[in-house]
Amino acid sequence: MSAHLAKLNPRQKEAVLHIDGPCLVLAGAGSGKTSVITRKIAYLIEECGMPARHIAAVTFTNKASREMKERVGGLVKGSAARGLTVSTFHNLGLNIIRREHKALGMKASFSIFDAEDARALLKELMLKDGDLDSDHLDLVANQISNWKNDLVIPAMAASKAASPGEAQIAEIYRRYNQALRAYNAVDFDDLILTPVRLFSEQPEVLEKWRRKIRYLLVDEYQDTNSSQYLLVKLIVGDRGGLTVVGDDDQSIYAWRGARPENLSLLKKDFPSLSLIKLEQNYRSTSRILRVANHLIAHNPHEFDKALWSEMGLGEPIRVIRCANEDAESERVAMEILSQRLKRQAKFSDFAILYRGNHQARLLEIKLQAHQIPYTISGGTSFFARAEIKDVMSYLRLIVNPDDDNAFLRIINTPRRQIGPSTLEAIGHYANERHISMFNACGEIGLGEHMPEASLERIRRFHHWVLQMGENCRGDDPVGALKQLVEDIDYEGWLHQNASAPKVAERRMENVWYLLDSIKAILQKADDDELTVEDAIAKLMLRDMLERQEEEDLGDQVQLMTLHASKGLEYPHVFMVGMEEDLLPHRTSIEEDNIEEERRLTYVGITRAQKTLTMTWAAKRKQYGEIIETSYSRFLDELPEEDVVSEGLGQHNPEVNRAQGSAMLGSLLDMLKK
DNA sequence: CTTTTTCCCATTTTT
DNA sequence: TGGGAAAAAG
Repeated sequence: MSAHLAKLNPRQKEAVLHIDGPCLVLAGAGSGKTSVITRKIAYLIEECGMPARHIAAVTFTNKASREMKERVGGLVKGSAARGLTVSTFHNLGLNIIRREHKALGMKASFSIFDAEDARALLKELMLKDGDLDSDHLDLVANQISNWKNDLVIPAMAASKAASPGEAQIAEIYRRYNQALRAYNAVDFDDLILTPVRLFSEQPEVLEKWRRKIRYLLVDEYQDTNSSQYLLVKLIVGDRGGLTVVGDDDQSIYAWRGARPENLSLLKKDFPSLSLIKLEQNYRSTSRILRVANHLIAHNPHEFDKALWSEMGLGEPIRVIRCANEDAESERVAMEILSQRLKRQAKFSDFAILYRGNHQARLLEIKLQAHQIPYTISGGTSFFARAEIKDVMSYLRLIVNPDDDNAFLRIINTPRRQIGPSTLEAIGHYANERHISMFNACGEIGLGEHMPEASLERIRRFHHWVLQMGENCRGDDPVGALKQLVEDIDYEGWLHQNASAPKVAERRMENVWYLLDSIKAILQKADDDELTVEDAIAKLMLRDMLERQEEEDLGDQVQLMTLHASKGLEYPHVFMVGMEEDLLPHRTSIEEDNIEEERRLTYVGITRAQKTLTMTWAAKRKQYGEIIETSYSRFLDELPEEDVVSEGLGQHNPEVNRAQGSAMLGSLLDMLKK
């Protein structure tokens, strides 16, 4: 039929060709799910004659959506892919809100509060409340996010509150939403929730979007939360133009609201659903897949699935018992050095996976000691950097004068001699009049409560921001932004604050990079006319701004958490800390959440292409004292014939105990000397 | 404003 | 136990 199908296996072909009615593709790890999605898009456009602008593909991360865009671009020739929507859930939500802000009764320019902004706002609300100490901040932020993900509005939260404490949080929730509205802002969860509300309440708007999106494809479906699923249902309606791809065995984000049961709910909500399983794996050896299958079989399953591959049997999985965590890290470092030579592999062929970030510390020390190059993924992201947040706050305030958070961040950065007392006066004034702090700065009545000098400084700032806003809306927005950064002498401020001149230079480079990104977004006007507002909103979702991290990937060993490894693959994988209380994590054991931990282990195993090595430490320092550990229960769930144990022989309890006590004796002898 | 001191916590995290 | 962050002190 077409070139798009030639390289696919029968199951994959079936998934691509199935376009009448909703389709669930259960795609095991490494089974080519992205190929299926991208080729299905190509097939819809080129063979079914569906205009690209009526097709939308949704992913969870910017990275995934970027990759998908690229691959579709390589598949679909010429301009046929124009108008295709490939975006994250949040970006799709943002587009809907942006286009429908009138129907929503919102201003065209709104701010997006990231997690940090949201917490700052919550903190303020709770302080005002008085009797809630900010210890609960995490708890409250989490609860509110959970409510939003579960489509619970403040009134419902209040009426369903089971305890006075919960009622109190519900009240904060109400005021938090109210404050967001006053600031003309939405938080990340609102980006999904608001479109859902809009579509539920205004059928004619929904109808409009249904006419636009006629075919929807969703990646990593097991990671959707309730509101995301409802958004999907609303858009698709009963026309069945839906393909979702997911793997229930790789659901590892339940703790942040993901509902893996959405997979099985599909069957109920779309009775005509077709189920297609992709079980052929193109990544790993049979041995690795056998181990993975064997482990995950210990979880209850609604859908049975067994991965297989034609990559050959491969080497057994190695399980290495180490004396303590120090020896474990040392061993991994030595393994990497020797394996690299033996197999003529690159450093970048190795990945070390662990449960918690703190485990990276020791590994880092050992890798450094042996001069092994490495990168740790999951440090402070580009966006969390102070300099980026500062400049972004200037942009946000220019775009949306109601954004008090942005105002507070920059009013005295760099120093403008506007201190706490002045700010308090502004805050009071703004509160009484129900206007934002920035707008209060422009009012005449403000002069009452403060010295002339402070007022003058405030007036200057206010005027300057307005001027900058005008400049940005002129014909050279990027030039205006450069001017802004120079006006405030941000570079000087950075130098003044940095511990070393180098640090300041590096930070300034980040700022220029940010401006370059804005330039790039504005120039890429193949979207409709993009305003500075749109560009800033997109940036808040970290879109367009992450490739920098990927650039400096040299030949380095990769260190990351098991969570962060999902979707990636490496020839040689180490899983460290295979111990009770660590890999089934203690809190998960207490909460009886073993199944998700098992899936996490499964994800780790299936990252490996050729070899997999698991290590565990018999003793581990924990909170200062040395704890006797026991190896992870998951090791007992691996097929014996595919596993070779090392260190003290087996990880089997019997052997272990016998050899362990023998070893203990000799260890004691050694210590005595 | 910077340095010191104290205190608290110790799973996973994208947008 | 040890590291990081907030509070306090200089």
